[in-house]
Amino acid sequence: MASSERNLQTCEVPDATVQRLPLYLEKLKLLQAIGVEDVSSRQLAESLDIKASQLRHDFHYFGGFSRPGRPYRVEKLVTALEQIIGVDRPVPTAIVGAGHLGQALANYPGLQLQGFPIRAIFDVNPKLLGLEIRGQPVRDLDDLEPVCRREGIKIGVITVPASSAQEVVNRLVAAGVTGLLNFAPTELKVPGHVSVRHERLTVGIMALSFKVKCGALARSAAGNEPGPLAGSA
Amino acid sequence: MASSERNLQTCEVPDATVQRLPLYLEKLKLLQAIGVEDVSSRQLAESLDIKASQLRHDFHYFGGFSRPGRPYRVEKLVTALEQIIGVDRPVPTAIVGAGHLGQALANYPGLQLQGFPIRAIFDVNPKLLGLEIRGQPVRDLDDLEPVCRREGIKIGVITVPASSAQEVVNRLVAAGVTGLLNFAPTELKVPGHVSVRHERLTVGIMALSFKVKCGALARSAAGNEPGPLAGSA
DNA sequence: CGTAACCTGTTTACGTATTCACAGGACTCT
DNA sequence: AGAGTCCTGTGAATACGTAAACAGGTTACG
Repeated sequence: MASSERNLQTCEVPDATVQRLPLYLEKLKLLQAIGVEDVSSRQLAESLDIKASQLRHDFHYFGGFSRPGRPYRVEKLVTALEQIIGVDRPVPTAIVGAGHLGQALANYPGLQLQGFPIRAIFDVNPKLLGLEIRGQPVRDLDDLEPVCRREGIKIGVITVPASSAQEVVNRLVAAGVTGLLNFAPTELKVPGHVSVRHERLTVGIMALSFKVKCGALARSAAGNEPGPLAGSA
Repeated sequence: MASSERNLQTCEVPDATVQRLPLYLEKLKLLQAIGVEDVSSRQLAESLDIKASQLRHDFHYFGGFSRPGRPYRVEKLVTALEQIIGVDRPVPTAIVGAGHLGQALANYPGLQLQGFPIRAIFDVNPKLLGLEIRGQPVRDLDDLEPVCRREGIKIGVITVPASSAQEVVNRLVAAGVTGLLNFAPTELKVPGHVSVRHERLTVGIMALSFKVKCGALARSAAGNEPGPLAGSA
């Protein structure tokens, strides 16, 4: 058993690889749902538009998921990846800020499905306090600490205005939250044991805009050649 | 004039640089709003948690924005970056899918502010057709092509279920849209002249989960040392 | 049984991105 | 005027991520 699996708990993994693990898991779950049992690195990689060698290279950080000659077992891979990513058991998650975006996220079934059940929603706006979203009431921000502790909240999703983000973060961290998904367009100061990830809508759309502008220029400059099927920016 | 500015229309820029340009622009606009006129590479870089040398390196692709010895002029930088990114004039944008996420995006003021006015919203659900969001009515998907052409839509935001994403994309592309911001958890086939960017919530939160799990392991393994202030995942 | 087609784990080579180092210009203060 | 400090532009060096190549192992089939 210790022969094939080197260590599922390695943390010295390149960032680029970490960002691909969720893609693998998502696709594998899909395959599992439609009854596929085996999958080769080539099949899986091609469906995600990456090279098979890279996929194997990524998996290699965690030791072998199969043996040479045999394709991967979908079920085994899903289990292993869930454990690696840390969603082998549900990760209690809270949303702070029940504005449009917060509500949209609370309503999004994907979070629950991927292992991040929303166990609390907070806001300061008294008008929202009655609201209930997928079984969770919008709570007053004053109750943040006790509720987070009681529910064992691990990850906080920040959907408050930039001006109040830092204060919310401080309180979440004090309440034991160690992961923050930040949608507010501002940097955050956190202790070293807390991880932050920024999700910036405007960055995405602006990077897209750059590509679009470049594409337009390229086509107006050179004789326009539509080119074959391809995408991704 | 041609001496200092090499070319604001270069497209041979590393992807990593492209992803940072929006960050620069966003921060610079903020500085501009509070009346800051000059900014050095160090100041700007530190506020974004990156190295000053990298910022200069990024700018270097487009030629000089200043002269050695003089810090950058905020206004000049903003203008230049807007032109580079392609938001020197508004980029008409459409949202397809007026569910929770689509509505949240339509309500998000940042898009308009950063140069992406929402000029159309579409959905198939008849119950949503009456709805009006920030002055824009939710339109029937059947009207997609004529409305997109009339409004000169350049970018389409996909917030429909994965199952209908490809069809929507085909229609948008046929209607002249050249940039797609895809929130549906699925790959998209598009012609070569169209750029796609995927925004996947679950990828973000799962990558975060991995970091959190690693942090917890590291702290339980070694004697827990809280470490200095630092973040980002 | 042998061969051909696949497959994974692993190493090596390649390309890209980040960081460092430095050459000069500008401004301030004495 | 001169020294010191801060600044940018630029190229070299380092670190990183990607892609390719290869060394086995497995199965299917004639």
